[in-house]
Amino acid sequence: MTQAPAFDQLASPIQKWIRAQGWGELRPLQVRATHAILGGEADQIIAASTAGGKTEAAFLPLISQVLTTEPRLGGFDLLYIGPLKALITDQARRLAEICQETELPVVPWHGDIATSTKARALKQPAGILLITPESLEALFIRRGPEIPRLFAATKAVVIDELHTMLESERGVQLRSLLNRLDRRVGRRLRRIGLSATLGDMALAGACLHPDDPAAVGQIEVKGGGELRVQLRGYVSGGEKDQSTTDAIAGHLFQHLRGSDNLVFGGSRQSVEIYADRLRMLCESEALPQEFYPHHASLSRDHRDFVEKRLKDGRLPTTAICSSTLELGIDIGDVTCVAQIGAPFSVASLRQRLGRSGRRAGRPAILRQYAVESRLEHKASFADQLRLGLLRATAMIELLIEGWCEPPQSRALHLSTLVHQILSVVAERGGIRAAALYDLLCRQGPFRSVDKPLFVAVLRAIGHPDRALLEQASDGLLLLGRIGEKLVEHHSFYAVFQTPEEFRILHGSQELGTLPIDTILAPGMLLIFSGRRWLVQSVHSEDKVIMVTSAHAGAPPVFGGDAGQIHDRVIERMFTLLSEKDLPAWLDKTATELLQQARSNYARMPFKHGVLRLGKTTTVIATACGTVRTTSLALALRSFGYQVQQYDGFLELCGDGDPCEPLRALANGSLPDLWSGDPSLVFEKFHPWLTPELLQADALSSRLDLASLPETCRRILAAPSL
DNA sequence: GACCTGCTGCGGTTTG
Repeated sequence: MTQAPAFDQLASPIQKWIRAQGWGELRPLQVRATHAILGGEADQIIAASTAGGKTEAAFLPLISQVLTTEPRLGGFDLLYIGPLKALITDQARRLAEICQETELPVVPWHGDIATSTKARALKQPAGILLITPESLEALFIRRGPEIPRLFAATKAVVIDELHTMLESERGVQLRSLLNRLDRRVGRRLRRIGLSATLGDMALAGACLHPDDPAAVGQIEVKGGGELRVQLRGYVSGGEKDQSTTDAIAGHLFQHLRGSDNLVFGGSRQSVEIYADRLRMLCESEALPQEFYPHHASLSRDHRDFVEKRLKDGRLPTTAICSSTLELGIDIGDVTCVAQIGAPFSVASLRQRLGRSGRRAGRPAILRQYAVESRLEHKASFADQLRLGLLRATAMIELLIEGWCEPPQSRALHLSTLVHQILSVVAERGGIRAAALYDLLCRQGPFRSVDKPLFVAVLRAIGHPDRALLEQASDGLLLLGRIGEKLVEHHSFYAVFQTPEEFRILHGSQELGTLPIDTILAPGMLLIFSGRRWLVQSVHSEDKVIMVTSAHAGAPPVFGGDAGQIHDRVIERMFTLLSEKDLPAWLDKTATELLQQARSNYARMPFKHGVLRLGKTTTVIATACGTVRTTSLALALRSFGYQVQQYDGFLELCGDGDPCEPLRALANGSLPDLWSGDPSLVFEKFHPWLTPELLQADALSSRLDLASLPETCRRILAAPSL
């Protein structure tokens, strides 16, 4: 059977639009997507680099399908889910252009959209609805009875930036909402996922269609372009006048000036420091400004300004940014991506690099900067092993090999489960426990939650002290006193936690916000928005900090949490320590630092994976990632040791031979992980769970008790150095 | 030892 050319399968208004674009032909990705979408009913994953035309690949055939279906029923024809408001606004503009010659309305829907627009869309739902997971959540809670009317005729759900929606809290929430949507309209809505960064297409397919992952079609166009990498090493605390910060800023200034670039600073504080240095370098050379900071504490106005400058491409622009510019609206091609300090995951490094070298014939360029401290006489083992440089090197090697972290699927997500329980009860007004379990755990995303665990969660949040839920005499679950309050407030819709923030005002101008846990007092100095400021007053009630311009500054302190490094990254760091090869992309200093780390490691008298340093101090090479290393750290604490954690290593302080607890654990003895009363409240609804449930949740995601014997056996069997 | 994401409905008043 011969297939009609993709173009001929599209509806005529779409063909007209394509001709008006002056496209000679459809791209291979769009041809394949058109055949797959119009030729069957299967879910699809469309994966290609940022500028690969994924949006058109999905929507040209989907809109064609809508236009050629008769009769058109009421309700939205297509549903698009986007993780960012800015992305929704941007995509709505593009889709409105495509739909210009059709009758299809394009409806962006998020917190910044006027209520009148939403009211109109609810009255006459049609066309393409573009919405955030949170606003969809709000529709369920506020407009529960109308859901079938709104989505009865919807042909497909397009999920943009699918990789951010896999096993994250938001991803589980979205999958739960889509499952609830399917149940309400009485059929399964087809799902189309779009992404630039998917490490494992099969795992992503399992997230999209857990009942039949093999049925998910995969349309992938690999970048395959040239990648140029350099890792530059720097040593801080040296005798030279120039600080490493100045040296890196100078190098960035020299190599990035005159083109568009992204510099990922690692933390907002470091973003501010580098933006400040680069601004001063421009000033001292009497050059126009082209380096701008970009992070979430800066005002939307400032961020829009930087994004627009990058996108329009007329003036050379380098954004010094945090992960704000890792995904989101199309900012055009950048010449190079720089990363200061080791990244936390290969996946995010890959996503960042995807912003460079997207035009044909132009390489993607990654400039990695690693700072290590000068080794003093009694340097710590961690400094001697150059762990930051080692991690950056390991991650770049894995990136080049095409690997990135897979989604973690064993997590219970109990905080998100509580959220969805409250949401379903609010939507329905009341529901029986068995029906709730079916909806969320049997059919929905909480499949690792068994019945006894589910009942324990219901009991916890139904306890009179917590009062999220209560049970009527006929058994129906209803919202409790506190549950009612939580669901009523608009802050309920997001499943993730956010700290409260202070607004920073310079006169009447808002510069941005800082987390409330920052310690700031009048008279203190800070660098913010790339400039220096003096704190004039702090108003706790209005959450406002007034500042004036200053000439000298100390950087503000931002809060934060620890990241999770994957086992595979740490394993590669140990390989790097013991082998002899030197990656060609290390500069002279980085090469010296790596060789130094190797010779220092070889000189450390490790007996198997254990190094005794003095009478009470011991270093253990766990050689595994954050989850397993943290599990061992907690276990050893229960044996009375003080434990400090590093990448792939633990430093123990305490009496006795630590090999004894290691042997006991290797033989399967169960430690009391909770003896030191570790904090287990990380997520939004954790405060309403019991200690037992918090422990179960932690064991499913942040800890791995089952791995302990094997971890300890490997440490005890490691070759001695 | 870090970063990011999101947000409704109602009632009263004013204006064309």
